[in-house]
Amino acid sequence: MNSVPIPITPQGLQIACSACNLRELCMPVGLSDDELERVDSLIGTRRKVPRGMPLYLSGESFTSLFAIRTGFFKTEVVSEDGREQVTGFQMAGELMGLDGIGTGQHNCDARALEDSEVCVIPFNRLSELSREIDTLQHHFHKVMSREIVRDQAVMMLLGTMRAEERLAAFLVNLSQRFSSRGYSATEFNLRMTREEIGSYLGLKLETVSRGLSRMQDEGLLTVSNKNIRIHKLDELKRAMSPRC
Amino acid sequence: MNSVPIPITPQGLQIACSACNLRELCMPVGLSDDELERVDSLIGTRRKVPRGMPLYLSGESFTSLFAIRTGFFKTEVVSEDGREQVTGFQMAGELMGLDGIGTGQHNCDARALEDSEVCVIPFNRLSELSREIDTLQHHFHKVMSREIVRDQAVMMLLGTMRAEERLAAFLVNLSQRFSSRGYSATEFNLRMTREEIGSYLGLKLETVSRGLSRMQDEGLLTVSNKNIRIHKLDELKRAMSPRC
DNA sequence: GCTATTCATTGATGGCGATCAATGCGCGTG
DNA sequence: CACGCGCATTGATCGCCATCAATGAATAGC
Repeated sequence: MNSVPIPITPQGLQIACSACNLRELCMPVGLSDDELERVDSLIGTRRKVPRGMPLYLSGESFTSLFAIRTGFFKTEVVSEDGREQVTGFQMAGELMGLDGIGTGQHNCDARALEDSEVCVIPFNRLSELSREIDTLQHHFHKVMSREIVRDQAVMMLLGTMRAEERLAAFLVNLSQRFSSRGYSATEFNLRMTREEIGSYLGLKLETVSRGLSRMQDEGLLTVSNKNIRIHKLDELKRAMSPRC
Repeated sequence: MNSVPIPITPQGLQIACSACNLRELCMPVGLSDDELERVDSLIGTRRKVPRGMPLYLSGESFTSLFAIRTGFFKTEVVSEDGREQVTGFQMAGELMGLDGIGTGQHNCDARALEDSEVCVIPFNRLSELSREIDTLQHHFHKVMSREIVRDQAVMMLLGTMRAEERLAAFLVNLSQRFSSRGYSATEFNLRMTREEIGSYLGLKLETVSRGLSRMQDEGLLTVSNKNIRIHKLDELKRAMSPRC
């Protein structure tokens, strides 16, 4: 469970960024052919991460960012006194590792929740290239900024919402992200356990379970283990607000 | 209370970054004289923000970052359904506005908690210059990354800590930041109300008040309105952890 | 296919912090 | 100085969610 995954880079299977179907998610738009080629060259290797394995661990030295090609991750911070907090769930097209730039060390654990593959982006290469291509520079800054905004939204959730509101917000967020990747907005499989959801939402796993059951009773959705079918997405969205 | 503060830039009082006593806080180290001069030229203007006035509001278009020269700010996000969440308190040497890069619009309100002055850093100038000076580029990336790490620490606080632990963490954090600016680590004045502290910590103002009173009863500190005198900083640090 | 283990559900109970409420204090204003 | 208002403190009560506990279902490993 704690061993380091083996980097695998099957050369024959390399897919250039310019040809990647996640292009709109992790690359800037409006690059010239020349620039595209240079951004392609950024991706040193790919790396497969089997389910349960860490992509990186807190304290490891930071050298690269990671763009998820396939799969699903969680990031988790552990405090000095042993408390664990899931800080996010990441899916295809999203970037991981930004927290390591500041100190040169990763500041959280990133673990695959299903067999996954990431593109390894050496950070000093990205820095160089973003000095030459302003579109890339700006894109990178936007990505970091959006991460900050996302974190602020989580603070709002943890600071002001009640249990079922948090749960509704969580499901709606997942729904939107699946939807924007071409998957169903109303039916999907949770990759994480109730406990991981609870950690992310500042709740205990029993509360998560009860919340889902309650929503099912109310006809908002159907839960069958990790499978979620949302019947009333609009009502679920309303359930994010108090007193409905 | 809601009018826009008047930008004031008394030319005679300009202080170059290279001569600013906050240099170590907001500037990279190891710049050449030439580079220093160019970074100096980044700061377009200064702006005074009287207590209670906004530096920027959510939705306003983003053009500049702001480095605090003097004073104290809070940042606050307001959700669609009207919930308010204080996302941070900022003091001299800290940078504000990073959340606006992603969308081109500010995503939170920044309000002065005391009469303050900020350095206005036009973002496109910063982008240009950081393409030319790698030290500056790297410094900027570090600052953004540290903001993400800070936000993760707040998530941990909101997600896992009980009321008094949160309060202790808050006070210890303030203490450290005052200390690193040359002020006392053990006596300082809170610039924010109990309600603002509560919003930041995910608590009600009564809970904040009770927590402070309790800590006073235990001899950890003395509270007199906004004045805090910490008597046992080490015990306060221990109070951040459960079951002491 | 069977067993072990993790994961999820549901119930009963309790405690922490929210809520409601009243009083007191400090500060800016007239 | 008196007044009003925002801010803070403290008490009493309530409710949401944590905790403790037991059962059941699903998954992995042999």
